[in-house]
Amino acid sequence: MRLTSFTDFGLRMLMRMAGDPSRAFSSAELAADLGLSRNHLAKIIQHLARAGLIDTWRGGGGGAMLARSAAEIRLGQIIRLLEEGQPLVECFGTEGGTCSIEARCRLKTRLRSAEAAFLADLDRSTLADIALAPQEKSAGTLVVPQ
Amino acid sequence: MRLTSFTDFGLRMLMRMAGDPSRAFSSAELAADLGLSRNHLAKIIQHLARAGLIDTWRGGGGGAMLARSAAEIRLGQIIRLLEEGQPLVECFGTEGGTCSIEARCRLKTRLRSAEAAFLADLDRSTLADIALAPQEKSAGTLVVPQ
DNA sequence: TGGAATGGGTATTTACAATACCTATTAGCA
DNA sequence: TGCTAATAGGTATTGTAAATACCCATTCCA
Repeated sequence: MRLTSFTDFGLRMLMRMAGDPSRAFSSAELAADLGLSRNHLAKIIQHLARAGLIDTWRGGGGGAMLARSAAEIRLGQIIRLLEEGQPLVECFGTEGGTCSIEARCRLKTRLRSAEAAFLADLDRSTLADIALAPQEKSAGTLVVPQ
Repeated sequence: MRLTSFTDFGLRMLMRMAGDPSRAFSSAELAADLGLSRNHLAKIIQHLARAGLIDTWRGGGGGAMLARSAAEIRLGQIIRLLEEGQPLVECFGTEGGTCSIEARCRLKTRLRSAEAAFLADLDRSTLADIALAPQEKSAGTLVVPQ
């Protein structure tokens, strides 16, 4: 049982944006922040933008920003979106007609139910619950820039 | 969100064995039945045998057979076993120490909870519930062997 | 109008699931 | 009690798709 790194990275990006929802993040900044390639991140941003979860602006001072309040975005919704087209088992896919036991298979129902339970559990939380607060300097310790 | 075909095939094999629990299935028979390569299936059989879910015998007339009643084997247990070493996200793996937000990450808890919900839902059913009855000839129709 | 940012297509790499091959082991039988 | 047939089980190879890199068009701001 595995989520793609596409989803993994997408979630971390959103967590970061949710931690500072009033400003736009450039893909370069997010990439540096998370230690990932800008190009790869850009793909994820596009996907999220197309789905209306974030807004993006080109040009100088552009970037990406949550389109809605983080408290209104449920985690299940995010995962559903990022894992789009990733069937739990092959026969759940668009061309999964190769199963020899199709008609007699009582497994599919159980798997769908379990998948739903997974997402329902995630839907109990919102993006606001996992927002990543801006890096905090440890209190009481003076940080001396070198 | 995806299960490996290793798991997929393993489940179908077990469904088949549960449908006729009193006899041993050779890997060749199961492979032919499910339309898969014998070698691949053998790997799965080995894994299940090592975990004590099935018993195997070598030599002429050998094969594999459920070690316990199908009603005692919960689906979650099977999936946990077959998906062993397949972390939901990279940082759940054995060497997932590369995450830059480790300490501040509030996502992990939610994912673990959702994963548990997934398995718990499956645990509501047993292998007996999805046993694959031996291929049934349509009633009233005489099947003439060629 | 130039620079900075995203959009989005294409090409490449790489990891690992899936498969094939080969050897060791076992049980039945002559 | 050796011989044969069948399976278990290990190792090597292949294939596929995710992950990554690269490039250029487009857009907006200063």
